[in-house]
Amino acid sequence: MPTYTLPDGKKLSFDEPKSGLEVAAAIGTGLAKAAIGWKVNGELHDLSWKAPEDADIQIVTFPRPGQQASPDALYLMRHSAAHVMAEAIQDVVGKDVLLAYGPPTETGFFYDMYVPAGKSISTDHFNAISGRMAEIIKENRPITRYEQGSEEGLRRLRAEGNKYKVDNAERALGLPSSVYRSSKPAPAAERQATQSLSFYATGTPGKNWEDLCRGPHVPSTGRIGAARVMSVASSFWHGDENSDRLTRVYGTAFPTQEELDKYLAQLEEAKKRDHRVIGRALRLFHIDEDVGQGLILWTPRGSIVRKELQTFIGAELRKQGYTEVFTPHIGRLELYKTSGHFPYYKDSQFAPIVERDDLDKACAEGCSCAELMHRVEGVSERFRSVMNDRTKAETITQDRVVPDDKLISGFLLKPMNCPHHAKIFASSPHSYRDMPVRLAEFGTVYRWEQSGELNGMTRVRGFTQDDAHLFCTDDQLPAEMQGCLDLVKIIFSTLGMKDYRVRVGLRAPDSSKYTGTKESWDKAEAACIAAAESLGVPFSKEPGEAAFYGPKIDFVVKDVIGREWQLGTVQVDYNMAIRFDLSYIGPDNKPHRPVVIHRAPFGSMERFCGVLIEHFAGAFPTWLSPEQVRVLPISEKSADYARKVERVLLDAGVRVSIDESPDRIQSKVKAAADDKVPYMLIVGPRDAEQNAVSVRARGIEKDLGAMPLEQFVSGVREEVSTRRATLDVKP
RNA sequence: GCCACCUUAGCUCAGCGGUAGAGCGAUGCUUUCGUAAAGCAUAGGUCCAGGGUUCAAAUCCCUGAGGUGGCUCCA
Repeated sequence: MPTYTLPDGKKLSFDEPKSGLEVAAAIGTGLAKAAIGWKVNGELHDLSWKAPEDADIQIVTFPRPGQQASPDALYLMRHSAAHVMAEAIQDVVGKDVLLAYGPPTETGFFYDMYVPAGKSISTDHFNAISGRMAEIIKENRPITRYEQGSEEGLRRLRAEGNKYKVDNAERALGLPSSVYRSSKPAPAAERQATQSLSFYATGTPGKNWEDLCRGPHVPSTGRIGAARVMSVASSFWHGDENSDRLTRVYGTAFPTQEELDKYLAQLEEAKKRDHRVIGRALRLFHIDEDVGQGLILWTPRGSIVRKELQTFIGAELRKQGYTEVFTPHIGRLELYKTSGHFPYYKDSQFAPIVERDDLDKACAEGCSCAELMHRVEGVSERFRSVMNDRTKAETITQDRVVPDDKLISGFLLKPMNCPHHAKIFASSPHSYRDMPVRLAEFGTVYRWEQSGELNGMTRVRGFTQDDAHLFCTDDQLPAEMQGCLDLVKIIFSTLGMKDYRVRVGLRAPDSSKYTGTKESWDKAEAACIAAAESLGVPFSKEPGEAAFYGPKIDFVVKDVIGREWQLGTVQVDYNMAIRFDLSYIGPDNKPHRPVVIHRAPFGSMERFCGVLIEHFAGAFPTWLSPEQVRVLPISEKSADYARKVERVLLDAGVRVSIDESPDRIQSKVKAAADDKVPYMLIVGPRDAEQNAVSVRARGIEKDLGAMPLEQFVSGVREEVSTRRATLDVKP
């Protein structure tokens, strides 16, 4: 005799387990009509599923016109839309397309499928697929669930010859995969093992299209609303690059065509905010294929934005007791063998710059490519024993040892600044009295990112970190972490960035890949969590996301099309001090290992500016604007006064320009508005007479009226010096 | 790197086998004007590069480069 509790606390009792539809009908016919699924104890189920026991329930409904669809309703619709799309693709492209995995996502859904050699799914198919989907939706076929015993079901799937579905079934049943072979272990099933397999027919089982699926789904295809194929991409089975390559087709669905159209229009709008579009329009940066992929050329206007940010953070660093250093863009290979970066991360580094004489000598010996690499990546016996002694482990294996006269030496374009900073720390003795040592540098690093991964300013091959390394004692760690987070907080609040999430990367529970002792890790993780808590914003603890050398705190923001980018980061490192044999003298007059914090509150200047351009849609606050004020003379007759106004502003340290084109004032206003200049000063004979300026802020607000020039100058200076995020100078 | 798509004037794009087009921008002239585009004129192209098919290629095919969206990766 189950009792179901509704969200408002009302209780409904029945003689026997009831389905969602029956419960909805008991509440009201309107609700039963609108119902597309139900939530039982927080878990989403088919409407036809009967809840066996007492439970908290909630009916999920198709939204009424004008009503916002709930996330649960969208989830159900989109999950079902994925099935409909898969059926449509098999109709349009061929039945030999093998389905693998098709879940809903935040903005829609996708289906991963194996497309046989010789065939492909391209954008040319999209209209046909979307059209077929519309037909299936219009047919309003019931979506029917049925179960088969595990053996029977598996037999059936094997007979169908789709190893991906066999693999899904085996994972659902908690069996080891008989088909998935890879270097990586298959990810564990997200849910508990089931006893039988569930299938969903889009229509009548045995007659219509069917798919192995755990559900849940909407009761019929007519409940999907409007759906559309969005894009096609390649993916890997189980996300494993050594595994099969699959084709991933993305789609999205909404309750109505209007909402779908609105979503598509939003995407178009978002594209206009894209930092690559604005960056070109406002001449902020340039990427030139002759210079190289992923290498940013900062143009004069963009350089101003970056310089202002650097000046801003520089002032904060001085307040916090940092000292600034400069280090070169390259370092000896041996330096990076010491830090462990080379050759461990060689796949994401630019190839080393090797000594010509060593290379010539090896070539003269007729050295093979493999041997050449071995000699570049190898170390001397002495190096090996020193390193292994420091790390107290077989960090460097015997097979990497190369005789001294065969070693090829060279340099590496630096992928990290830390080895250089470690060497600065090591260059003089340190007492516990002068700890912590905080070395800061806008250090430019180079990493070889895969070409498909490059993206405007947000993913590049050369970038400048607002880097610093804090060498501190164990006891100082919590306070230093706190200081690092304060910096990030100051940056985000000054720039009015509120939409970010904080990720605390911790150890995986069962892993031996980490360096450092358990005690020091516990302490560092506690410090990270305490520091994150002090931020006053929600954060997620993510086990397994720590670096191998220590836990970390990352700040992640979304770009205009919803992609996440990591900006600021604070990382604890127990490894570096050991590898570089760093020490300070403690009160006991004995050497101690410092802890190192790597931190970059902006992350990289490139990525941060890219995100910032989108954040402001190019309309920077005055202090960051490349051009802060533009003087617009009404006509040439007012040019002399305009130049006088410009002179006064220039002398006040304001970035000002003057528009002396023969255009009409309307045209000049539009040009300045398009360039997102914070303040326009319209000056004509009237203003000249009174030594005044007529102010207009960024074209957003209309004519603000006239004010004395001196008053405007002091207003702008005040706004800039306090780094105000809004335009506040008004008559 | 993988899959799909894209690459035509400075920018945004049309043309898709038969001699290269538009809007904006630029330049010049006229206008001297009070708050989101004055008028007229002119210049501007190896149609991403290389190869092939064809009487004929921006257009069709192949290879390469660069870009976009995903996948994978991110010390």
